[in-house]
Parts: sequence; structure tokens; C-alpha cells
Amino acid sequence: MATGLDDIDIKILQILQKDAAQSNEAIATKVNKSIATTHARIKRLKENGFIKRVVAVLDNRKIERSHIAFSLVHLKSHTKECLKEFKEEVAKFEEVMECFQMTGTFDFILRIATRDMDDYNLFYNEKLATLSSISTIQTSFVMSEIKSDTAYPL
Amino acid sequence: MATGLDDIDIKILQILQKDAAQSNEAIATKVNKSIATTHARIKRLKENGFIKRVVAVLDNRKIERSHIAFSLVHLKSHTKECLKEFKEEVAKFEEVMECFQMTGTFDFILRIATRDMDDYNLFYNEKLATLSSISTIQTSFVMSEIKSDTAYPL
DNA sequence: TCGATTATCCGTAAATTATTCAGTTATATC
DNA sequence: GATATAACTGAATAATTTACGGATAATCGA
Repeated sequence: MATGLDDIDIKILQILQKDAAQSNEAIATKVNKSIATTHARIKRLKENGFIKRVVAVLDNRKIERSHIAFSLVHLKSHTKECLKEFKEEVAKFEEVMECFQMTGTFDFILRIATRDMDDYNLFYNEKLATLSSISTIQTSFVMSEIKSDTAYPL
Repeated sequence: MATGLDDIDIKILQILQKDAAQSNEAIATKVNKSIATTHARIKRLKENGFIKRVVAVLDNRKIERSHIAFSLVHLKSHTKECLKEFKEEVAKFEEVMECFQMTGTFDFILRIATRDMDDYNLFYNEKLATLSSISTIQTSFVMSEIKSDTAYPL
């Protein structure tokens, strides 16, 4: 395949996407290889950039950041300057966990994490709504989580 | 605070959200505590559910799953049965990484990861569009990634 | 098909790291 | 101010990671 990965690599990546806090021994058992081989493969997957990083996933309710919004943003104009300004400014806001430029009927989608509606209101008035590049913002809030996965299908 | 976390805990969580692949010694240095204390705190944060899990974050280009879509879904009806059916079925699709029930002008938002447009087309025809509970689907594709973070602001 | 090259694999040993523990210091309670 | 509770520390031990030398298997050109 074009990625240069074999079945064992894929299996290791599937395992690590779900739980990266297990020993090489545990992973080695699951992929039927020795610890040394498993370790060498994981090392290679990191060095070659397939694994970008390892992170802790927090419970957003317990840490009180469970008020999640998705905002669909339209820009006023689509000049290079306007786009550049929006991208640079929006990335600075810590409440904005994700921002993607999109095809279709809106320009950007944002995932915003705050403590509660008061906290969101503050973010909106003090930060997001101050960006002059924005024309309209259509925001919806998460009511319930049906599926929340960081693992890509492999 | 209501979470029961102090400044040291918050700092540890901030660090682990960015990089959970470092030694306790490295973290201990950053929070100005001993290794034993740091270890005990991290253990407690896991046991108490603040840290749900530790995962590897992959490069979606390198693994060829960089064709990302966000779909806004309207259901035909909002009866308990219809909602239940949609939630159960959509969660089974491996291409659907995330699904949230939302307030506002649409019912659900989905994040879908596929290899390319052909792969998406297959997913759409064979899986998503077969769900009888769905009324309309409005899909936009990611053109570029401005910010992509798994870390909540703390 | 043969031999040479390359890649993959494994067991072992050394280095690093995680984990436990006993004793100490700080903090809160009455 | 005495007591109880929680948090901290350094040091010992257990477990894991990592590097290394050599064996095995796969690949490829002649």
C-alpha cells in the first residue's frame, strides 16, 4: 500500500489509537511479535511521523469544560488578507479547540469548549465577535454525545 | 473549586493533554514537585476519572484518512424510536469518528473520516444514506486545518 | 535455482522509568 | 496548642524501555 505500512503496523496503530498507556509487552502479545520487534516498529512509526504525539484525553464534565459549541462562520470577504487575519486570530483563542476551512455554504467550522453559557457569552463578546473579518456566525450547542472518538478507521 | 483540583493538578493535566509520552521526572520538574508526588497525583487523576485514557494521535495524511467531512443531519421525526435508531446505527459506522446531538437548526453533527471522495461516496451510499431515520444531510468537506487540538482549555 | 543483499525478527543485557514505602513536613480541625 | 489528616520527599525495588549482536526469512538479479 501507498503508506508503506503492513498488517502488523496497522494493528499496532489501531491499538495505540485506543490505548497508548499499555506496555510494549501487552502490545507484543496482541500482535504476536516479540517485545523487541514491537518496540522497533513503534519507534519507527513515531520517527516516520505516523504517530504525531501521545496525549491524555480528559473527561470534559469532570474538568468543567463540557459546554461544547460548533460555530459555522461566514467571512465578509475572501481576500488573502481577510482570510489570513481570521486564521491567525481565531487560532489564538484557547476556547477554540479546532478550526477548519470548509467547502460548501460556510467558510469555517469551529469547535469551542467553555465552562457554561456565561463563559461562552464572555468568549463570544470579548473574543470571537470582535473579529472584523467575520460576517455571520451560526452556533449550535452539543446536547448529547453519541460518539466521540479520536481514532481514525484503519 | 468544584472540580476538587488544585493548581498543580491543573498544570499536570495541561501538560499531559499536550504530551503524555514524557517521564514522571520531566513532569515533576515542570511542576516543581518530587517524582513520587507527581506520580501519586497522576495516578489519582486517572483513578478519579479526570484522565479518561491516553491515546496516540496519528497523522491523517500519512495514514491516508485525511478526507474529513462534517455532516449536518436532520431527522424525519423526533420520536424516541427514531432518535434511538439513528443513534445506534450511526455509532456503528467506523468512518463516523464523532456524532453529537445538537441544539439549533439541525439535529446532529457528524465528523466523517475517509480515504478520498470515492471512499466517502461508498460510505454515503452504502451506509449513511441507508438510514431511514434521516430526512436531510448537508455535508461540507475540510479544505484546510487551521487548528486541531484535543486539549481542553484549563 | 542459486547466492547475495536486505529486511525482519528475537533473546539478552543495560539503562531508564515506574512504583512502593517509611518517615517528614505542612495543613486543617477542634 | 494538640491532634488528625493530607501532602510531600528520598531511597529501595520492581517493571519497562531501549540498544545490541546475531539468527532467520524474504527479495532480487544473474
